[in-house]
Amino acid sequence: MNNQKTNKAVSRATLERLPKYYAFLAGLLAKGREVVSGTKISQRFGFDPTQVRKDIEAAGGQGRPRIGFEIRPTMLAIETFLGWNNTNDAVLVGAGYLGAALLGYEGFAGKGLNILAAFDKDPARQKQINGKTIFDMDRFEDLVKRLGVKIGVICVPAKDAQSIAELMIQAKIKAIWNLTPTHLNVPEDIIVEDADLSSSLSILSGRLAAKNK
Amino acid sequence: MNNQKTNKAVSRATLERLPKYYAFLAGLLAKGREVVSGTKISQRFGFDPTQVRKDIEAAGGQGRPRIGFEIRPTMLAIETFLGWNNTNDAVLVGAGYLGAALLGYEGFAGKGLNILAAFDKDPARQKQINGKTIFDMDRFEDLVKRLGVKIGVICVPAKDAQSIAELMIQAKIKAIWNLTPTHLNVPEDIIVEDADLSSSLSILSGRLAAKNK
DNA sequence: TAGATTGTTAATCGATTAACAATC
DNA sequence: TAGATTGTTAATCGATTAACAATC
Repeated sequence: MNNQKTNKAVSRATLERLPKYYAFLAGLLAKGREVVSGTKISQRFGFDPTQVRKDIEAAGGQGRPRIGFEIRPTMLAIETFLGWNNTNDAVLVGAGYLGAALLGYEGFAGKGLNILAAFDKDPARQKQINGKTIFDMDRFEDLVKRLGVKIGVICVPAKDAQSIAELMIQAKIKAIWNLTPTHLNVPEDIIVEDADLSSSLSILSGRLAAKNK
Repeated sequence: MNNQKTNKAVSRATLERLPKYYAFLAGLLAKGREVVSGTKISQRFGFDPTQVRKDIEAAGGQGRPRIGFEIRPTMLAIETFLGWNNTNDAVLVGAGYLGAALLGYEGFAGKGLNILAAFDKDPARQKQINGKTIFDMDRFEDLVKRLGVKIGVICVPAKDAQSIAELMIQAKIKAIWNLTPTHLNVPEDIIVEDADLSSSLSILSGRLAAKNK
């Protein structure tokens, strides 16, 4: 239940790299490979080999000196560590362009996220996308509580994000995937993960601006 | 042209925080405020006050002891530093759900990105979205070279991302905004910025998995 | 066996935070 | 003036990289 293996919190950076290794391993497996060295993985991405070994170790993977890492068990370790084979139900609020894109995307299931339903205050959007019903906001709290959903995805306009976050917390949601540029103020026990395209774009344009200086 | 002010490269973390400050400042300005202290900004986001001062200083902003930062000039400094008022043209490849969402989003203009046109190999998608034409891939290299576009946005399926990146480089594109989970191998002088929703989701589910351990 | 590779400890690097003098 | 706040230098912290013994 609580921290069996003195799990020293793994860094965000590691959590970002593990899925990359996973994809690479999947590719090798498809080609019939069974084993790969950390060095090979590191070369693929331009990372330091030590970092790759540490990341995999943090995920619970184990290699054999002189041999390398067995691909199957390593992939399983990553899946388990990232919670991919322990799918969590989620609800989405805001079925605009981006919300629709997320509802239409099939790939999340393999990463532990199952969007059950969506909500939007605009009646014109209260239809179905990809077999998922978009309900009126009125029904949010009741439905989310009854379903016991613990993850909320926010795709509303920036100015509405904070109030939707508060509504989610009231409905007992514990983790928020925030796709807006708004910084959410939430209690400490709520997990917020920002996936802000605008912020990524700012970094790109900042890097370009720095280069052209 | 080249590094007038010994511009020590600013960290990604700083580039991610600056737009948040900007949004906060815009809000204050709308309320009629003219000045704000770094401390106030830091409290809004739960950051360290020193960090805020350093970030703003890195962006070329300047405060006055005892007074704080004037909002207008600070916003202008951030805009300029991030290249927002120096709009760059871009082309997008892959007009699926996510690509369509990006084409439909109006907010990028204010962040220095102007998507001129899109490309997709699927004839069914070769229409218009939000006034932007979606061309066949055949026309990519010629059109991009003629327009002199330097930024490419990749929204294709993961497996096609690398080959699209190579096509872009061949068409003289210098910066790639990569919205796929694929790690792109490119020459050193090409800027790649990843905006991978899957990766962000992995972090969320990894954090949830760690918490529920 | 010899040598490649892991696992792990130590060193380095960079970013965050603390401290404090300068300033208006 | 007194005190709040900046600008900047120093200390801390954490992540990355280097080094190397253990291992198959």
